[in-house]
Amino acid sequence: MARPEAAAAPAPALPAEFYARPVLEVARELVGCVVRHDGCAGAIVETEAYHEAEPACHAHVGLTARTHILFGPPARAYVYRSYGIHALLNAVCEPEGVGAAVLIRALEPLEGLERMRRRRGLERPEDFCSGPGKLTQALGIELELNGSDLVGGPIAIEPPPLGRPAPALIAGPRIGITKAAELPWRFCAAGSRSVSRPWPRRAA
DNA sequence: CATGGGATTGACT
DNA sequence: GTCAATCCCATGC
Repeated sequence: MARPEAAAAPAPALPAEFYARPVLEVARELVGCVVRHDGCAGAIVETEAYHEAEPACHAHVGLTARTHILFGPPARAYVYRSYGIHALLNAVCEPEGVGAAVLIRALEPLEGLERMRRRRGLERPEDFCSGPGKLTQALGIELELNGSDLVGGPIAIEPPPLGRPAPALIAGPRIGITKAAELPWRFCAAGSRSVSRPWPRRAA
């Protein structure tokens, strides 16, 4: 069943079962995976986990118009507006009925660099996707993609490319939150220059 | 229906 | 280091 164009086919997206697991596992394993949208792609170098049981998670307030995506089936995108300006991309995790998601906080640009540069209006690739609001701008991800499928939808997340094994991880507290700020639910690729913020001197 | 608070970024002192 | 921009939506009257 070899398709003639198989050599150029992109890697298959991670299956829904990948996301239907404890959100901390998924947050760790997503580092090194590839996010693809609209001709651009980047390797995830930073994630954060959110779960309804802790107050920093939007789903903590229960089922509302804003959070129903988080409680829905896994492998969907949860995209919301932050500070009235930025769109932030999450992957909904855990079985349907559990409100949890992984925030994609930073990428290392891999493909579509010129398109990213145009959308970001900046020159240096390490500035394209080094933050959760930056990467959605670079990849052209907006609120209309909230609820879209991550398996076969406009946004795809693929396993780490061959020859690019999953990097060593560093864990630390999540960024920019005031509640449950002590939980070490932020995960970064060790040594990456594309993370949103440098690590404090304490290594993990 | 009015209000207040962000899972941020970029510009500025 | 500080701070404003800007809008969705949860909450409370």
